[in-house]
Amino acid sequence: MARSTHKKPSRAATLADVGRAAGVSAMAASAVLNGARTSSRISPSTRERIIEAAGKLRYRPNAAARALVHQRMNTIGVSIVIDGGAQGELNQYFLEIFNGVIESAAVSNQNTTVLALHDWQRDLYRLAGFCDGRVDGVILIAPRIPSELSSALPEHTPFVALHSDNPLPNVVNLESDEETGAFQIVQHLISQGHRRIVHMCGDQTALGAQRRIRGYRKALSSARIPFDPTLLIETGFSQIPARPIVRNWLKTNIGRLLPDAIFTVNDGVGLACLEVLAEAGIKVPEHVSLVGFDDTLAARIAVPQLTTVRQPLRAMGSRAVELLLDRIHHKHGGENQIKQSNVVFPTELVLRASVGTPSATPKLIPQF
Amino acid sequence: MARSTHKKPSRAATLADVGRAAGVSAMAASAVLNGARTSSRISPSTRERIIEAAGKLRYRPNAAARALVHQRMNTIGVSIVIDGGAQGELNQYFLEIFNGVIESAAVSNQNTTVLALHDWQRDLYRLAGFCDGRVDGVILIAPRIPSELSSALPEHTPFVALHSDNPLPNVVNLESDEETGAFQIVQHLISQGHRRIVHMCGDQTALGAQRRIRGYRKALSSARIPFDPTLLIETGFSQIPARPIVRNWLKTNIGRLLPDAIFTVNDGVGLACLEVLAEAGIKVPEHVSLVGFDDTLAARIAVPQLTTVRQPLRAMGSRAVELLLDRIHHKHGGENQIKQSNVVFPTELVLRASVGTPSATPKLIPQF
DNA sequence: CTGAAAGCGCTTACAG
DNA sequence: CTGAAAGCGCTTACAG
Repeated sequence: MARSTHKKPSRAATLADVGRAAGVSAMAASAVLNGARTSSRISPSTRERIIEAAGKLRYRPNAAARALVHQRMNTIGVSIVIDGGAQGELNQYFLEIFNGVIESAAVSNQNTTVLALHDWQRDLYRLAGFCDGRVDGVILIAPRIPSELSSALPEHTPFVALHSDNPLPNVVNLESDEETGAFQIVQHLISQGHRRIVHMCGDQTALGAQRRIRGYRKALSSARIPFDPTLLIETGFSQIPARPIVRNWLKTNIGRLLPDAIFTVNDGVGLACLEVLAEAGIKVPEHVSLVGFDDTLAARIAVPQLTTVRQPLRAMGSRAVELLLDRIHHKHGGENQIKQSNVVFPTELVLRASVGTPSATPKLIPQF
Repeated sequence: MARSTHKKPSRAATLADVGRAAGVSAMAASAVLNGARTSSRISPSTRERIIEAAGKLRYRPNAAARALVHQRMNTIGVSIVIDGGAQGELNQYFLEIFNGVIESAAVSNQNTTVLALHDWQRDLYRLAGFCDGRVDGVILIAPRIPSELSSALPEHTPFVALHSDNPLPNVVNLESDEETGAFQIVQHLISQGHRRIVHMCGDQTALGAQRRIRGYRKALSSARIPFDPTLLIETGFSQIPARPIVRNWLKTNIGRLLPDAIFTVNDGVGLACLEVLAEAGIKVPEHVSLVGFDDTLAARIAVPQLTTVRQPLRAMGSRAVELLLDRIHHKHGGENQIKQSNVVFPTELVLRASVGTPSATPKLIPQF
């Protein structure tokens, strides 16, 4: 094999190389370079020679070798399902969380690896495959893993979930008080005089959707507004796929009364509404009020800016890293059971320009 | 040390464990489980026993150990500077590219690790530190590394750059034809009757900004419109920091004539303009036309949607991965020199609603 | 064809 | 206090 002749020029320097260059053993070099206690009695001159040699050779301890000894890669995985089918894409929701993850991981000198899946259930084996030492733990973003499959998650890898659709054994879940958030924003709409409030509700099989619906219904009933199931529209959670659904809903209702307000399951779907309403020449908030959920960039850059419910996504991502690192560090310390299984973050109503008062003259949905 | 007693329960199964359980050597287990040629003559019954044992023990080959042998982590790094100072954040530009990276990496079974820096120059040593075997190569996103420092990039690690601010030795750079893009969009504005065109130009020390300015000036001069340097406003490249700058510019010019159109260095700055103009009660495109650059999500969700120059960011991210993997695989194959140092992607004018025709009655910038 | 040994690069525990 | 050896988990090249 010509392998060695090819490799030499581009191979990274090794501890043995440094030792050789400094005229000491690899171990001595190791002791000096990683500042171990054992380096205490290496003479200053030797130490200097070693450091100089390492510098000249641009020596960097090999991460894989270190990981093998320490059983730690210093890398955390972030697992997410990319939506939108074939042209899948990471979205705003992910981006906000990921910003928090990156930030917190950097503070602890951890790298972050993205483990992109297409479907939680189908790709569970791939997720398990990632738990082979390349990451020390994994943050599951909005996982939907049926309990009966949850045993497929490797036991020796710590997990932390964000917005898990259901409880996962031995996994802390971070969530926010979505029901209260939904309750408050719908109550706000009602306080502005709105009564016929459409809810673009995502996907009713999802826990997050159910919680928003509960909040929505509670707000209605506390104002003695009867719940009208025809005002619940399933849109999914992504902006692009939601667009035709909203458009279709609007077209189906041409000539009928425009609702007073629309509450969308998240800001992305809120934007889809904004776009379709604009197409139809319906103005927000003059003709109809519109509110979102999450407070992602989307809500802030929309025109008009969306009134929404803020979930502290960045903080949640950041906290997820801390909890995960905690579990990683104490993996072998006493009991491996988690203390609490849920951390609930508060939500917050964010008032912006997309909510007005019902127009005096009720408007019909126009042809478009 | 009580280490072993603590570790046992949560330790992942090893090849030796599998061998023991199946009554064979670790090597035999290895041969069967990784489907090596050497497994050819292991009896079917033994092979079955091994596979069964591996399944029962949920055996996964340890990534670090494999990496140590193969000198490959099957992980690529994506290096990026997070903007916005302390509350740094990954932005739309990054997200689009990253989507392409993730997609292409997954196809080749590579993981993707994000290496977040704060400043190219100051954190160069950190970047070098990441080249310690944890990644097989690195994609540099919009690097600004002065030539005299470029030798700090480890030789044994392949790099590919996207929108590098200057040529880096032995690094392929992917870029788009920004100058032509800028030329075309300004020409488009001119064709709609606009003549006084402000350019929010980012940061003139950046290559990308210079190219846009060149395109802008070429378009002006080809229409015999004199270049007015006071119409060039430095805004940086990020939406949030650009906001006060745009606001300040507008306030400074209260009572003066509103320009016909504004061309912004990217969509984020475009949005900042949109917001500030809205504050001042100035309508787009009725009072002033506005165009961006990049065609990120921001441009598509703005209201009105922004006319912009599309850079195929996702495709560029995807291609960067392919080129990087190519370099990684051929690292030891013959010469280690790159063949081409630049790949230029075409840009494309995207017409949307944010451009109109100059209003008949010139408008002054109002008090706000 | 099959098994025992060497080695990837590092660190830790153990003799001198 | 310092050095040689063992070992992390795997694979590959080399004797039987």
